[in-house]
Amino acid sequence: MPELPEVETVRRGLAPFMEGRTIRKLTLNRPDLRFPLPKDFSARIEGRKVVRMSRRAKYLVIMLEGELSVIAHLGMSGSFRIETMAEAVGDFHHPRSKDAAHDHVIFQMADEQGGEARIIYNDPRRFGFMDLAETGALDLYPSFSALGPEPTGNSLSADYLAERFRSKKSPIKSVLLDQRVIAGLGNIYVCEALHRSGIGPERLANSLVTPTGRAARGLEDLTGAIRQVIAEAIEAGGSTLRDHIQTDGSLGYFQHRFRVYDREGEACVTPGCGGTVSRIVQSGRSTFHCPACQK
DNA sequence: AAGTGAACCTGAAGGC
DNA sequence: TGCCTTCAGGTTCACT
Repeated sequence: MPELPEVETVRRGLAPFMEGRTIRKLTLNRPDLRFPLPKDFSARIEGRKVVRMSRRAKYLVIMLEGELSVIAHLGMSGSFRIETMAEAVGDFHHPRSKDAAHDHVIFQMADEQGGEARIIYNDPRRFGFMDLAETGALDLYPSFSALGPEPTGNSLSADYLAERFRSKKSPIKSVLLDQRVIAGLGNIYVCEALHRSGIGPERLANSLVTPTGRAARGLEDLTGAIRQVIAEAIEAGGSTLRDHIQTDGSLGYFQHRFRVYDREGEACVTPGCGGTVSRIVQSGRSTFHCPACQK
C-alpha cells in the first residue's frame, strides 16, 4: 500500500512506541519475506534501544543504539499494528489483513517503567522486506544509493527535473515512478500530481524541457503539484484503500481527496472542465487521468 | 542505454 | 454457490 505519505504516517505512528524504548524480544514467524530475513536478526537487535525512527523514500529506518539500523519496506500489502498489554491501540495503514496468519515479525518493546508494547508486522503478499545496515553507511545501502531527492525537500526543483527529463523520451507517468528521479512517489500520487498540473500521462518527459535544457511551461506547475499533493497527503495521514471503517478513527483519509485515482468514469473535478476520468494502462499499471484537461 | 514486461505472492471482487 | 479471471499502493530482473 505504501507510498511516501503512508510510510511517513507509519513512522509517526510507531515513533511514540519505539523511540527511547528497548527491543526486548524479536519474534520471526517465518525465515523470509520477499528476501531472507537478516542472519541472526533477533540476536543482533534484541536488547538495543531505538534511538530514532526515520524514513527514506518508502523505506522505514529504525535506528538503534550501536550504529545499527533496521531497514523495512512494506511492499504492497505490509502494515504495522501496535498492541499494548491492555488492548490494540492503533492500526497503522493497513487496509486488509487482520489475519494473524500473516503476522510475520513481532517487536516486543519495553519502556523504562516496564511498560510493554508489541509492534506487529503483517504482510499477506510478502513483497516487503527487512534488513540491517550500519547507520553511518545508510547512504551506501544498495536500495538507497541511487534514490533521487525526496519530494518534500529543497533539492526537488523544476531545474532539477528539467535536467533529469531532458534525455527521457518515455511517458512522464513512467519517469515519475522511477525512484532514481524522485524518491517516494507511487501510482496514486503520480496520477494525482499530473492531474493537478494539467499534464497528460502519456506526454514524453523531454517535452517538458526546452531545447536549451530549461524547464518548459508546465514543469514548474508539476513540481509544485508534486510537493503539494505529497504534503496534503501526509497531513491527512496518507490514503487507506479498500478498507472498512478506521477503528481508531484517525488515520488515513486522503483517499477522499483523490481527483482521478480509482475514479474511472466519474466527472472531472477541475472547475469548468466537464471531462470524464479515464483509465489507461502504462507499463502494465493503471493510469487515471482526464483527457479533457490534461494535455 | 533505455524502455517494456514478467515475476515475486495472496486475497478481494466481478463475471458467468 | 462456485469457478475463473482480473486487479491491487512496489521493486527487480530479464528481455528487446
